[in-house]
Amino acid sequence: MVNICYSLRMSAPTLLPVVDVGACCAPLARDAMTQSQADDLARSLKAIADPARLRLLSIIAASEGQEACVCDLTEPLDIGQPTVSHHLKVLTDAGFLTRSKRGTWAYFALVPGALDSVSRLVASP
Amino acid sequence: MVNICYSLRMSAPTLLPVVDVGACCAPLARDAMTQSQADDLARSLKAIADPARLRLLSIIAASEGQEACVCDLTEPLDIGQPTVSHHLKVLTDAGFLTRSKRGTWAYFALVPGALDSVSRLVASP
DNA sequence: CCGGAGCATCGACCAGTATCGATGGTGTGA
DNA sequence: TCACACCATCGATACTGGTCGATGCTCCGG
Repeated sequence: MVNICYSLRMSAPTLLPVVDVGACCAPLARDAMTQSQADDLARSLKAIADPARLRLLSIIAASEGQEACVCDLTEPLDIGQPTVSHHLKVLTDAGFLTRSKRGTWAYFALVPGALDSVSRLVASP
Repeated sequence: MVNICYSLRMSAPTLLPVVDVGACCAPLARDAMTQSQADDLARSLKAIADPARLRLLSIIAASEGQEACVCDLTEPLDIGQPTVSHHLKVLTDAGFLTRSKRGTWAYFALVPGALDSVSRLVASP
């Protein structure tokens, strides 16, 4: 699982692979974080700090092959399809999911290690 | 991977010790979360999904005895004192910090294990 | 070629919240 | 007792973000 330290700083006000924030080092509890470190980690955390998105991740994680199509996700949560689509986009942009279209269906799969990455940044060294 | 449990269901619509959400078990990736589990975890995550609050936690964690007084926190972040006070309240209400007043000063200290608790819920089993 | 199913995007509405200045409360030291 | 330092609370403002209905796009089957 990765490990570049602050690999990004790629000039980007960027979206996307927000995960890998610190990837290897400097968890929350060691020496004060810099502003941009805090910004990056906060962006990742905001992406999963929502009940609907947590349930989506949870359902996908529990699915076979850790992937599921939108049609399987719209019903368990009782929220509209556009809303589900929106949440999936947020999670994908944040680097927690990947999207692959097969036929008419869009399948979303967990990015291995992405959640663990964030988890490690929050935990004690 | 496993680990179901859903220990709490302690009747509480409660505020405060939001942490301890699942305390022991049921990380994100096992069998779909219930709505209230998702709500609780999301509440905890929202509390730390903010750059200012992450920096506050970080500074406190790096301080001697893992505690610091407000006066030491107002300057490093360049935000107003009322705002710092607000963020500290949010973190305290969420169970990540404790507040103890000594003389004129208010000291905030990390709650041992609180961050790790959330971290464990996000990580893979 | 056409109709429909599966998703994504758009525009709008509303709730939540981050921030600030002003103010109040409470200790400490003169 | 008084003035001041430290901190919390309040009211107001502006912004972010979740949700929905309507619409557009693409692929499939007839």
